[in-house]
Amino acid sequence: MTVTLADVAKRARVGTGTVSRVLNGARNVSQSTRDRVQACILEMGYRPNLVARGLAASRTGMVCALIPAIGAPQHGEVIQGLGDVLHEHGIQVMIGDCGYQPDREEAIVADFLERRPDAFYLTGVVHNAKTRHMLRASGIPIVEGANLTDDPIDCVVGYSNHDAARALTLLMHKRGHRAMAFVASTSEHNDRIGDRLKGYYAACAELGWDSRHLVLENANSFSGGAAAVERVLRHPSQIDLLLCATDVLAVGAIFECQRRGIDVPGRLAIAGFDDLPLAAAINPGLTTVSVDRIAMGRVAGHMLLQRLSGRQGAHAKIDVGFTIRERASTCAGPEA
Amino acid sequence: MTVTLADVAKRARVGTGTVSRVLNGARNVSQSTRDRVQACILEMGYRPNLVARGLAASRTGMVCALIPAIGAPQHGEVIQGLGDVLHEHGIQVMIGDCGYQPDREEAIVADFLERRPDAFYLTGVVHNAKTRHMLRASGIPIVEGANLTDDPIDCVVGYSNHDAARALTLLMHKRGHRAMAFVASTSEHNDRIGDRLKGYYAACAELGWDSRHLVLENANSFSGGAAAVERVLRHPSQIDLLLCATDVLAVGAIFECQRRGIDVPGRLAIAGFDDLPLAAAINPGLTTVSVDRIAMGRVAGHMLLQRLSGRQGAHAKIDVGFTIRERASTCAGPEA
DNA sequence: ACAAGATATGGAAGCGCTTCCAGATTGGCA
DNA sequence: TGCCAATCTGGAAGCGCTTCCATATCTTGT
Repeated sequence: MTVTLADVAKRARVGTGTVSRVLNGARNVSQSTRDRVQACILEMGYRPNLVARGLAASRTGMVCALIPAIGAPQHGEVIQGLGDVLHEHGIQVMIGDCGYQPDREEAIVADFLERRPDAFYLTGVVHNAKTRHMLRASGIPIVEGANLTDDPIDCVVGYSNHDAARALTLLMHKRGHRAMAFVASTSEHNDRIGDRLKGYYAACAELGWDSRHLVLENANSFSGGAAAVERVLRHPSQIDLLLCATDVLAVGAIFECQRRGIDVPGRLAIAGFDDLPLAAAINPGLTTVSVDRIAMGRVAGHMLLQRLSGRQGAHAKIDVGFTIRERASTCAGPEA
Repeated sequence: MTVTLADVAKRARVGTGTVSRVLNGARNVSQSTRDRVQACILEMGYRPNLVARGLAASRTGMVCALIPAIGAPQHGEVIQGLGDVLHEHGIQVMIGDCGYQPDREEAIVADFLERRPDAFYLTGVVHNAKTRHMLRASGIPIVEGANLTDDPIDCVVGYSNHDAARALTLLMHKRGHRAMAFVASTSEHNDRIGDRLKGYYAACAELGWDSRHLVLENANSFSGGAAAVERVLRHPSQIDLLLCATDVLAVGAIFECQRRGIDVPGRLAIAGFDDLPLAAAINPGLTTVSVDRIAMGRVAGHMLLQRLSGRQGAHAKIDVGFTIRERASTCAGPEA
């Protein structure tokens, strides 16, 4: 039926080991033999069976990547960077969608491990105990991404969501905003959102705003952002800046202001987080925190390759940093 | 090191075949044996190696899905539906991102086939000859999605992009719009966009608008939509409706109108295609074509399962239909 | 009680590859 | 010329599972 390595060996009048060596680029094969084998491979249209290779070599050439939502552009970009790097080394990425649910993540990790991937990429740095244990026990390289932690399962590449939120809050204060509200998205198990909120609290503490700050929680959707505006406007103290934990919330908030005829940033300024393409396109442009997610994915890919080749030990930690993009949705401030 | 099926067999004092039968739910195993084996599996923490199973059974329990852009919410939804159905049957989905490039698609198909997936899902119905040949030769079930065709590789599930665009155009005519322009996104190899344009042409022909229609082509981005507005406004004949091949273009167009102070739909009406969450959130709400993509993915999943179980022959074709969502970005028309 | 079918089970063969070891060939150097 | 090291090559063993066949055990009908 399908042509196997043994068929190629027979036709080229060599042993199966030799064909295998040619395929894997081992250099101790004479040029003449190599050419003959290559010719047979072409003539016969031979395509290796990676399942068999995986079993024999206990290397599958597969890396599993878990993201909380397929179809979210942020995570797509990370996967793109990761894939770009890994594909060059013949490694395919298998994506799992764990929908912000630790239980689901655990189930997917368990399933994926049965396929014997060479490595794992996880979004976020908080995972349940069983997940951590399974991954540790598997002994394969793990990279956690999109945030930072001092206690990674293995390696971590990302940026400090905490520091970014803190920096954004302080910058907004410098620009003259004094009465802020923070909208977090409903997500008990999203460490990035959690850290953003903590960063906001940290900045508030530094500014001496002990607990007078308003914190809302809404679904991470356009309508969640709209609902936040409603609540902010009702609030007794005149709030002048709405800090949103995601761009989606922020954009929803801007739309709601448009509907209500509320001037942004004149009456209410709005800032987001993620720098989606939408943030630059909307009117007014959305002030937000930007991270080069494709680069982050690439770094994750390189880390995994290093770990797989043994050239890199565990517990590496890389901070890819962040940039605050100031646009027209917040005030330019006194000095600008 | 890791515990294998043979280890379980030894401990349970049965043959390897029996353990395999227990694992795969074959019913000709006595209850007592079954219980004993199950107990050993739990005690030893045995996890099957799906790579070995794949080799032995020549069923890997993997389905490959190719989408043109990971991170695009439309395709994410399809994959979600597909995955939901397949996961229930222990099948994992491996995603490939072919970035609207037929060559890349061909390369990915070639790579993926080496992993011996049980089936394939492809986005779109146009693929190059080598891709079609490889897939046909592989003999596994193939489902093409997101459009319809009379010449599928195997099966197809989707809706007629052509008919949807035609219906939208005719409806807009009925609503009183008389001078339209169509913006296609730059994409020589995107059959969905191509068919939408053809559908527009078909409607124009029916309305007797022979070739007076303006057709633009811009990158599929917010700024591409903005650029289209610029060109439409410059056009000598006063165009009253901009039909966009995607919601992204349409939203970019609306933003540009906001910037220029152009009334939508008063001066220029705008319609899109895809019904992204953004379409309902923006002001004014965007008239667009809606398809239940999650359901489409689920149907694709069921089709593949049917094909895999042999209960369904090749060449099935399922039309999941579409809905036109009229919102405030186009005129309500005389009778509304 | 006994034949004939139904049901349960062990174990060998084999899936298509990698890898290791042993043997064959070559070349360099004294 | 002879010997050792370096280089190349064939083929067996084995990766962890499924599946088939042969055997053993249990039913049931008469």
